[in-house]
Amino acid sequence: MSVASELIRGNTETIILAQLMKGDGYGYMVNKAILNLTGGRFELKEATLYTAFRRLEDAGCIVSYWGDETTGARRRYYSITDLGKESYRLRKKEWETAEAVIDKLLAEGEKGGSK
Amino acid sequence: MSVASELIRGNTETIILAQLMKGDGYGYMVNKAILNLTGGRFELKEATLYTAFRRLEDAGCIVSYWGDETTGARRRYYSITDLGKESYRLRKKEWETAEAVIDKLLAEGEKGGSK
DNA sequence: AGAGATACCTTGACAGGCGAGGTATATATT
DNA sequence: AATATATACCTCGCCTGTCAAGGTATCTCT
Repeated sequence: MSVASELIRGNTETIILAQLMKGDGYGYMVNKAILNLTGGRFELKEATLYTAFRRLEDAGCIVSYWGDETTGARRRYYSITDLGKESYRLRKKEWETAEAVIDKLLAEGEKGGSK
Repeated sequence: MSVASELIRGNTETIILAQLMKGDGYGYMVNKAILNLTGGRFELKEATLYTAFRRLEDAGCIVSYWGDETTGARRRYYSITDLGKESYRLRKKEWETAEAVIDKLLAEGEKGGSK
């Protein structure tokens, strides 16, 4: 089953930060990594991806620099800042809280309701 | 920790359907039930709640009727339809898929990244 | 009379996601 | 030489769900 993007909303920035926690990366690469990790079930749309990078940079969570490719298309690399790492950990905790709450609320539908 | 509503987005209708799976209910009651179940960590805003009811009714997932209260404020009761029950089960599966995908993607940040 | 709880509703603004379009380079195919 | 595909970036404008702010009305308690 593919993933409804409505349900991902609010997590895109955290997902990007998680990728950058492993080391610097550029947009196209980050998106392909996500695609591979999810077995093709989920992919950020380019417009979503690049606007998220912009927001993260404006917020000081990441910094960017151009790669020195001598061949092929230019690449803008992103590096996570200390603030970004802190933000990642906080957002992840928030996600875990939300996840538990939603799980509980959705499980309510399995109760009673025979009639 | 309270729950960031951005992360709930896309789940409000499913949460409402889960409540109605247990039996008919009205808006105010459904919202208080959610508040209690989450120990006060989460509450739908009224505007969100009522627009969600509207969408669910337009989609044929619920039907509504006025209660016959002879005292106190009037209540609009909602009843889940067969389509709504089916929708609940589908949305719950979609949530579980999204949940697993997000968990996996966010866990990536815990890898490597010593430097 | 006033406060607070119950109970419903609408309007307008806001933010994130994304379809559709654009630019540019390199390689492989016809 | 022309075309297609992959890589790689970017922006504009629409859509949708959330929600602050405002409104209405009833009942109970002080």
